[in-house]
Amino acid sequence: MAGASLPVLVGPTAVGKTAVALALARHWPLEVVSADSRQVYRRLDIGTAKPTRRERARVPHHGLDLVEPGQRYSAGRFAREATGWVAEITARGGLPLVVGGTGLYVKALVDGLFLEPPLEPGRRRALDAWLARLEGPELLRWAGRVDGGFRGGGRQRAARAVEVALLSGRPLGWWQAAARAESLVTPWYVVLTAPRAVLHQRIAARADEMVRRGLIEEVASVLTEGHTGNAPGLDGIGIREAVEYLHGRRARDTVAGAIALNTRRYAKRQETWFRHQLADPVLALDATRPPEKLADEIAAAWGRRSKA
RNA sequence: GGUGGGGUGGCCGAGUGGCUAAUGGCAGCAGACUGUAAAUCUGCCGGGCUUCGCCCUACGUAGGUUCGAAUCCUACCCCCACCA
Repeated sequence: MAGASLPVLVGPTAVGKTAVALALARHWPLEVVSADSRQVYRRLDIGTAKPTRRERARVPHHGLDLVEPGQRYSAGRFAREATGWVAEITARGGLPLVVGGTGLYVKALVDGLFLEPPLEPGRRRALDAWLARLEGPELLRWAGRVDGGFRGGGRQRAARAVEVALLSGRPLGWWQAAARAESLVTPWYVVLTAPRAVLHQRIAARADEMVRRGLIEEVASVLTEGHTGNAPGLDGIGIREAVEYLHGRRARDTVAGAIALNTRRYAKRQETWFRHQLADPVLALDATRPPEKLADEIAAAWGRRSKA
């Protein structure tokens, strides 16, 4: 059953979602529910472009700093926790605004994932370790063997298919069809876009700024905690390039450029996702314009919706 | 001025007579995506079209040899290295 309308602001990285959310807070008693798979990691603030402390003081944020860099987070956990935040915010008379760049997290919250059967942690770890040792093609063969519906998609998704099939006794597709979750909310999507050239400029500027503000030092500090290079929290764009430099695999003056490049590619994937994986937006706004103007328009549209 | 090396599609870079619109890589574009998703993958990529095919234009420039040239020859222009 679909419940109340939930405003959801999406857009590629660096398009200016945070600025618009903050501007919107002048219109609404707003609390931000961040749908961002990287900002959940503590202490990686610069590398994940978290809102600043000041911004967070002005507008309450949920979904930040949830786990240690060595811990894994997930779309399913996000969906559960975010559903809770939305309910709390609403109960205290606030208006939750989902702000996110992580398409899967938004979808998980809004549409619900299938109800995953319990996968016994011990067996899962053992299986993961086994799968990690397989060559790519062999892993894909395994996925095809244990899951007839496996459609490819590389290592990570093959591993997931094998995991579910072997540990639950049913293939992923079966669960997806048989154990559909029902969404509790009706999304009210606002998509922020900008012409590629503009977006690319903003991305480049942001990458430079990250390095200038101490990205490398931040990552170095987290690395001293003893994480391996492939810790979940260190796998984001920006952080990864800093780790490469710190491990001597990249020259320092190439860090910002590499971040910008990888961010451009990521932004493109995000746009594809928002175009095809989410329901049609009620508003698609050109983020080249000032955040205040965009906020005005969003607030006005929301007002019209309420009356209708 | 002399000698040697080199000029290839947006960039890097193979190719050294036909199987080459030209291997690769990068950038770019498009797409997939149900619990690791800033991840993991796929396709396109000189131009045009009636796009499982056809046409046009292409390997510094201009000529030439050849049935056929990015590939061979000549001249010229430019770049690099060394010698003067």
